Amino acid sequence: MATFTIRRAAGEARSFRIDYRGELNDAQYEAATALEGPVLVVAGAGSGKTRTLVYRVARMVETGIPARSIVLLTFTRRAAQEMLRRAGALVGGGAEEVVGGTFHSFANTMLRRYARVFGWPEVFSILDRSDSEDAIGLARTRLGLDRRDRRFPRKQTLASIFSAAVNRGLTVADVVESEYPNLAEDVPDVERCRDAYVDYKRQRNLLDYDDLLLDFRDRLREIPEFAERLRGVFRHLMVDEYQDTNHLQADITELLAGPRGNVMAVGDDAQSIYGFRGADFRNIMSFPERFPGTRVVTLEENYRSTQAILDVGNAVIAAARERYTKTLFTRRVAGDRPQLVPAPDERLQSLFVTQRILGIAEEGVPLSEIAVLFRSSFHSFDLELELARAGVPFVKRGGFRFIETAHVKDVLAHLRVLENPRDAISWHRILLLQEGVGPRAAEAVIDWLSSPDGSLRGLGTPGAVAGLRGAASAAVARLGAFLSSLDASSMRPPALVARVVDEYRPTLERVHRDDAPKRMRDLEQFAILAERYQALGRFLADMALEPPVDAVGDTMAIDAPEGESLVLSTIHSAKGLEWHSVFVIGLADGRFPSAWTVDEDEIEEERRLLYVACTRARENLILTWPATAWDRSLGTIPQRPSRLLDAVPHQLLEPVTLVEEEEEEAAP
DNA sequence: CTTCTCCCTGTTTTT
DNA sequence: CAGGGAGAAG
Repeated sequence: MATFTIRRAAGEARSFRIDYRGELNDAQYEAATALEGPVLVVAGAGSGKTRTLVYRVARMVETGIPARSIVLLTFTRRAAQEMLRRAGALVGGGAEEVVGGTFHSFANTMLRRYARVFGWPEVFSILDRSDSEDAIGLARTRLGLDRRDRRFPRKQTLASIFSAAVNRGLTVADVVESEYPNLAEDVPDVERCRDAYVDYKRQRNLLDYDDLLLDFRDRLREIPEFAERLRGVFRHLMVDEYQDTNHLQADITELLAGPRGNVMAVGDDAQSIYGFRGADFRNIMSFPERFPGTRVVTLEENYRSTQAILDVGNAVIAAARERYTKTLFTRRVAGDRPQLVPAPDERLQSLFVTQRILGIAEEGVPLSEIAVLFRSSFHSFDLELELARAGVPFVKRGGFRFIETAHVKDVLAHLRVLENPRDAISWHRILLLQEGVGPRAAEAVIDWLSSPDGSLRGLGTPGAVAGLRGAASAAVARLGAFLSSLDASSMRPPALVARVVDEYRPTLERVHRDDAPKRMRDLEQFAILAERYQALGRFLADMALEPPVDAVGDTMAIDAPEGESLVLSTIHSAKGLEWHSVFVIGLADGRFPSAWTVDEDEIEEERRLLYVACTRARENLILTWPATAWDRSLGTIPQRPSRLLDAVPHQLLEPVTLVEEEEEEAAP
């Protein structure tokens, strides 16, 4: 069908359904309506950053820009989905086709989508951190670097070194020199190990998290047709949380934007908290240099917090070594001063927090509007016990996730070999689960599988793999027969999970004798997750890249109506969120900042982290610290309040002293 | 070779 | 607090 485009008469005001001028402040309006060219939005905490992005997407859709030509890169898929939902609601639909997700998931999708066109591997598995550590461990063994007479870094350390090198654009030698000076003389071996790891992944079609970004960046850079093609499809790019991007992500942004430069970066240098992952908040400062002609918009009016809370946040960040570009203000009420509560010990901290939460809830604040934030996941262990005792329902975000537990990973490994039979890491994992099979036998089977006569189906024939002993041979044949009976292309993920769990149950009961029932419940959860998926590949990629956010341990949580649970979260996982009342616990030196924090850059990051925590609160902010801590070798040791609080003038905080109730006389 | 047991480590934060 | 590593036994 031919189309004929009627031009608007000159000077005719375009009519939009949405009153952008009326619903946004001046700075937000400018950001939401500048649709061409590079734009940098420096958005303070609570300044309506998400709102601005939502209205910008709506504006684009209303302007007639096809939604599928827009990419919105955010820190989590949930964030992207939420924004697109809101934008869609504003314009009455049409935003669903915006491509949204993380850099990793976008890279994953593009590498797969264009694999056939450019001759890249069409099937690959994604290694999570522990998978990649396992692969590195195998490489280390193979190189004979694990002999006892010689100390050599453990696989976790090696993984950290390799990852830091990739994410910061350094050589292995650079990283060792700056962070592991004690390993200086091992550099050549560490490099050999890295090379072996890289080869191994290549041969087996395996990509770790870093490879997703690295390969995507390199291909965009080295294959001009690829970059051209993507720029033709995706004409408008938005990147949220730009302060937490690393150099690879900045490169990708630049390559996707191309000379046209229709790119908006949104972020806040004061909230950069992923330096440990290679993020460099200076990215945001150098954005205008990378994109000449950048229009810079600063959002400084805070709509979230009371002035009293903001004062504390501003005081925390004012002490930062580097100058920041803005100071937040609000027109909201002054509000009560945030409280600073020293507790004699952790137990009393937990009691105080629990009782105070119940008090706030009694005033009519829903539990889901209250959050407890902490530096490290384990800081909430004691509180979790107390909450359970008091019958307060909660969900926990951050920390060890159930997708990372041994039993869930075991089931995943079965699914992964179905998808990618060359995934030796997963083979290794499931083979070791078989009775009678150790590292040696597993190796033999994997070698056989990758040899000319090896095949999944052949594995089901007893004796196919030479050199296995009776028990091992039978177990391997059984495994082969089982896996051959599954057809990943015709069966849907929930059915596959169900079959694998059935097969795996006896193993689970053997290996985890004491807590098998609890682990089985996790697997039932896992089966439910699979129901949303049609294809195995997509399911596996999502489990690696965007796993469910809830941490393990909520089996302890009391069942609560949807949305009626208190939130416990690491500060990292609280990014971008807000609550009516926020508790920050464990504000003692050694916990927050953590004891590992030594150099100044790290202290600065801890400072930004506390800033993020404080600015999550709308009405109430309560800071607590335990005056003593229990150490199993040292016993009770005194704690000092966090040095990060030194920067906060005393008059900004209301000190609270905890007094224990007198024990009541026994009734006669 | 595999399995079992015991001990030790070491426990940020996440894609 | 558990997961990994080392050492001994089957």
